[in-house]
Amino acid sequence: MADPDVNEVFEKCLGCRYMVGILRHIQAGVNRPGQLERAVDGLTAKVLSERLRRLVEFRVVEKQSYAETPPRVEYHLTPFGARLLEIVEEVERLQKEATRA
Amino acid sequence: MADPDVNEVFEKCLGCRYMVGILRHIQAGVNRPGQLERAVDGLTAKVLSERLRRLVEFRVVEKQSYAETPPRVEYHLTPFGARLLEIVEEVERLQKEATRA
DNA sequence: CGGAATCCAAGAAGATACTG
DNA sequence: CAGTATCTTCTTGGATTCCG
Repeated sequence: MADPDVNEVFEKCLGCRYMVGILRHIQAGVNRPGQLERAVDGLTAKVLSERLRRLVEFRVVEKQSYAETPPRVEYHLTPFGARLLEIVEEVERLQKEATRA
Repeated sequence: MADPDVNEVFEKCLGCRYMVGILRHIQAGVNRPGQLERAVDGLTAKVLSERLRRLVEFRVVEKQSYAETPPRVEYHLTPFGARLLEIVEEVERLQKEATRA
């Protein structure tokens, strides 16, 4: 990114529909588009590819293409993406605490 | 919240336009709607009140009304909200690191 | 299979006017 | 000053189709 603005990570990445679900599946080893599409409820191929492009743009995931037939593509978390996921977990914990209280 | 879903915090709170800006101003002591509206560039009264309602709903901020004339209202971070802001800071740090790398 | 293009429906946001 | 209601505009997401 040219202008690393924290607002953008939230508005254009984490805040978009399906994003947290997609990321968690990637984290769990669901790395191919077709699998992600089936794994995340309601998610369509078009929206998924938009999300993945956005995640690559923000350096949250990295794309790997293999010159095979049929073509295979995999997405993996970057170190930044991995930290981001930890933070999502942290928010989830905070939320549960706050709810219990 | 009845159903504390971490997706919702991102999609309906942090991921919305102006949200991070609004929260940071509240954190910095800009607690009244009128002041927030002037402080956050491009933000209108209508959108601001939507955001504030959402933040109250998610227990990120608390609303305090004073029976004065003219009426005065203040919004303050809850403990959960304060932790959330710390996390925003953390993401910002990570982002800068990732950019430097 | 992965992904881009198109078209349409749904939701978010901007502008304005109005009430307590 | 704070907040709601209405209307319009723009952006996002959903369904389908086509290409490499």
